[in-house]
Amino acid sequence: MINITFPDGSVRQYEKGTTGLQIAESISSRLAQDVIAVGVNDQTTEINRPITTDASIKLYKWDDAEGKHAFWHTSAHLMAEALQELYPHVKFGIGPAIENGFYYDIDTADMVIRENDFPTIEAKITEIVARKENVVREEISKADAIKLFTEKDEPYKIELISELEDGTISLYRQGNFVDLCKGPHLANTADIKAFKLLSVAGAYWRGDEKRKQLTRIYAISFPKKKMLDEYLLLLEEAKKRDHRKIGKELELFTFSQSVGQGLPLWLPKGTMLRDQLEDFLKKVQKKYGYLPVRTPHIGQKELWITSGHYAKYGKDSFQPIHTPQEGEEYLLKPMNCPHHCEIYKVSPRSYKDLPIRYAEFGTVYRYEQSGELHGLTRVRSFTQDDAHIFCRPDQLKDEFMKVMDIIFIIFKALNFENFEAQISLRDPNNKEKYIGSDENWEKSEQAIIESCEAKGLKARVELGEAAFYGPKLDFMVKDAIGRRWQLGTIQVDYNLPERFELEYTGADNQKHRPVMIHRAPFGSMERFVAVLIEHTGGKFPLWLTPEQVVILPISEKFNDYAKEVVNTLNMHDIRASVDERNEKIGKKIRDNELKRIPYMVIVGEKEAENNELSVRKQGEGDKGTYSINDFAQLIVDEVNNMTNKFLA
RNA sequence: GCCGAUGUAGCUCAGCUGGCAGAGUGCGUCCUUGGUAAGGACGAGGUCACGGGUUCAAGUCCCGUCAUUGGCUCCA
Repeated sequence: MINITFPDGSVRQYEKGTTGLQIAESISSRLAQDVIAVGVNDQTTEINRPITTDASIKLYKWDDAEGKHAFWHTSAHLMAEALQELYPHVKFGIGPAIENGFYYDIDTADMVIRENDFPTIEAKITEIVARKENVVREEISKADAIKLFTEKDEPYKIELISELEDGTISLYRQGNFVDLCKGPHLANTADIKAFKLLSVAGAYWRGDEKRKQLTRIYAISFPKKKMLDEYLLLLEEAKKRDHRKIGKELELFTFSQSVGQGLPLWLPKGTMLRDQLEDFLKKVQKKYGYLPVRTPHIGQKELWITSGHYAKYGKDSFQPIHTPQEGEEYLLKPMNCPHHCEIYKVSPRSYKDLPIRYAEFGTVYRYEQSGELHGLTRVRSFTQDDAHIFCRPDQLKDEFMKVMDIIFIIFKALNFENFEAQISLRDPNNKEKYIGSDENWEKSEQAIIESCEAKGLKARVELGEAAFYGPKLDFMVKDAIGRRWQLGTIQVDYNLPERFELEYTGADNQKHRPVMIHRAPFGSMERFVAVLIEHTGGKFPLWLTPEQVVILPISEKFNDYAKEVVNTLNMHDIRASVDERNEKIGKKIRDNELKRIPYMVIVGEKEAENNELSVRKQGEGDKGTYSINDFAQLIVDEVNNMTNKFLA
């Protein structure tokens, strides 16, 4: 007999060789149905693997990441099996489970797989699932594994095996398909009830652009058909919220081929929205003692040689602009910090002056690869809500925490209730990738870690994700349909002050180096607006939305009254207009609903006579009758409620 | 930059095995002057992304370029 310890600490005895499935059966038949994988002493394994020693176990279901992982991993093998049967010549790369589904990388030789081929592949998968094949684990020696895959002529597998330790090589076999794999897997492919191929793309073998590009097929699968339907619905919802689509519909921004790729043009309504965001952050920053600055869009190349950016990014940037007479070289600025450093240097600084916080909505230009451009989230010209804090080392932690406060205010004001944070440190095994002394790196990293602790912020720590000049704290928000977006960032930097020879005079009358904090709560205005669009589906909060109120006259006879109303509302700083079109009221309501205008005001004979308004709220309908002043007050109060509490 | 897909009216899209370029919506004019999610008529609007080729004939087939797009790589 062996002792099995459950997550709640209870211990039960089972016969030696009992499987996870049998343990689940001994608890409930429902659990036995749902269990997908078993954690045995923190190692995830199959539910049909015999357990031979005392162990603590966890039974994983679909709701557990480990369960999904095993499910999708087997699904990847299943898809590979189908591909092998349909296209016997394909060579297999890797086929892992990912956050939402899985993929398999295959070498198709000259054959091209297109999305048109998906129904054929899906039909084959359905056929295989009906065979109810068992998934069987085998362990073989390295030599045997190489022999097997040499016979099968699978060069990518051989490459993978040759890098593995001998003795622990496992294979998983189902039907005629066998794959090198650590596992764990489902016991039988029949559990995969719903399957959908999602997209096909090129992917370099092992992520190396010098190696062959394989065909990657993305897919997802579920234990129930209903779950697949729900997932597809979510994809539909994401499509509806696509900021590129809504940006066009609501006339927020556009791109022009004549202007150039990745160079967004902000239309009046988009600009109004963005201005609201900028004004709000300016007010918050004012409260926190920031000083506004402005700097030009270009600067001498030497500026970025000094900063170290030129050495790292110069070749892959927009190339220098030359002055016609002197042949001097200027760069479009890829970042604002060097300019701000020069502002710092404008006069000698005392320790009493610090911290100094310079803020600028600074537009920068980066040559992103053409394949990487995407709507407003990845562009070649964007505006950072940038600021640089120059402080004494003893002020660093305090300043860092104040920046965190600003970021929390922004997230709260914009209803991003769910967010995560990531501390990005340098890769200790790869120090040559970074500039700056070990000592400074350690100090910077420590400051970030301590600030998070002091603020009670649980942050994931990632090694090797730091910027090349310093560690950083990044914030990821979760939007209304559960997708994660990276937004704000805070970075500690000892290097630039060194490179620009920034100084202050200490109380000891000696020269000292300040520390710099780079920070951008929104990240970039372009990206932030994109995320905001997808988060809200274009239904912006009242204080941000470009058009807050539209007046809908019942007929043209009441256009004049409607214009009076607009004038009054405008006097209260309310963004309002009249829908003067010769349309019936139903049509006007419909069109303005689709434009996601928060308040519609209907005016006809009754309202004009009594100096009243009939108010209608977007998505809710008729709200009854108001006097003009009461309505104006309603809007003003609603806007104030949304923002003023953060500015008090 | 690389691999795949796509590019037709302002927008969303149809246009089969090559044979006179279409719809809806938007826009303009007129009729209608209305009460809480689409009133009606007429009209304008196209270098079928661009360049080349095959063909009696190309939106359609082939090649190239550009852009968009799904990924890969990259991301100060």
